[in-house]
Amino acid sequence: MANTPQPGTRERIVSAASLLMQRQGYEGTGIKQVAQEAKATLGSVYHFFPGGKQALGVAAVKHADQEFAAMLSASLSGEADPAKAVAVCARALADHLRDSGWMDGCPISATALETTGRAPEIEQAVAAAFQHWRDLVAGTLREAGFAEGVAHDLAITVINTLEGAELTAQVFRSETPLLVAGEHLARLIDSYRS
Amino acid sequence: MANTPQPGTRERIVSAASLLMQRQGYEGTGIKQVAQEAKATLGSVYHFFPGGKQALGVAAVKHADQEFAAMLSASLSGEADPAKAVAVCARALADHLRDSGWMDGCPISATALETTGRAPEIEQAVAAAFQHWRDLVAGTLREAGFAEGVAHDLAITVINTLEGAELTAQVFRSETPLLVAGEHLARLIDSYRS
DNA sequence: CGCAAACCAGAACGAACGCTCTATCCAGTA
DNA sequence: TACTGGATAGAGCGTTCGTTCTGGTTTGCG
Repeated sequence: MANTPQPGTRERIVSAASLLMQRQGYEGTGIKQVAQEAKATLGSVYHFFPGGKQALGVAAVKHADQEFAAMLSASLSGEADPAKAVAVCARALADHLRDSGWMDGCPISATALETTGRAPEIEQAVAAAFQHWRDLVAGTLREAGFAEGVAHDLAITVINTLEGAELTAQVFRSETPLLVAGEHLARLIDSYRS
Repeated sequence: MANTPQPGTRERIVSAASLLMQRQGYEGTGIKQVAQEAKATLGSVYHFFPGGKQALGVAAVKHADQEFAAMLSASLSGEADPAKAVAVCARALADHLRDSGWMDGCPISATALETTGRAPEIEQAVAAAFQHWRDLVAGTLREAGFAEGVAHDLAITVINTLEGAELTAQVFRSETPLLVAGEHLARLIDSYRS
């Protein structure tokens, strides 16, 4: 259900919405702009998303969830040591952010902040995405032998810190916050080693 | 220059703008809404801010900067041990977030994310605020005897992690991310103790 | 082949946006 | 009393917003 041979209209719309909302936020992104960027028309957008902008937002968040999760598990599985894996992940985020001209930070945090308490469906999709990413980190830690509770708490902080570091790195146009976060998270994880 | 006996119109406008942008983001906040909330008129807003919405955004960010810095230094100076102080700070943020009905998270991150690369003046004010907060943390750490470089890097991660934890706590409507962040940050700081 | 369903296209709607404009009020000065 | 300039007030500008509507085109199946 995910990929048509040539990217179908619906998928182009979701991708465009996801990218635009990542860069401009939810309120800053117009449906007409999404249609134009996706090389689709307004009619198509409302055909696939009768729920309007909110439904489009939910789809965009879910799309970003999947994309980021893929990038996350790729980074995490590349290293046997979870501490090093997290640092590698931070570096990957820094590289991607720099290469995009400091435009592509966390794909959902802007949307998350603008819609908290005002668009429950989007908020729920955002929470699900964060939970999804946490679970990936927690799973990696458990496989490396960390106790359940420790892995759970560490996963929370890993995602939080990467999130915050990405925000700061974007604002300062500097890789430093992400790289420092990688080092500190690795040190924190190591400190729980049995 | 800061406080007129009865809060002047300009101050009311800035406070309202700051609060609304904190909760709804920059794009999600209209100037007419700001005027209404501040019990002022549109004419007054443009009288005090001829630069329009961007100028108002800059003033709102600077206002939030000062407010948050006051809260931060109050929390930090309440404890002699900087590790405990950071944990106390995280708890204070969690309390404030919960008491506001999960509405008042970081006062500038929504604005920051929506305006990166599109409103240089706002971006600069946001960067200055983050730097300001970092400096407060770094100063506290140095006074407690941490080496310059260590204090600098720790301050970066402390602010980042609190930022990310506040975002996540808001999305999940849970104090846990902030409290866990406080514990982990304290542990991280302790691990650098000489 | 016939025809309904799915999909694409864009004009048009009311509302809201940021912003400009003119008009009025009022303290301070001469 | 007349003038001045900061502050207040809100109607209204052009634009864009999300959304709806009416068609046209393609597609799949009986």
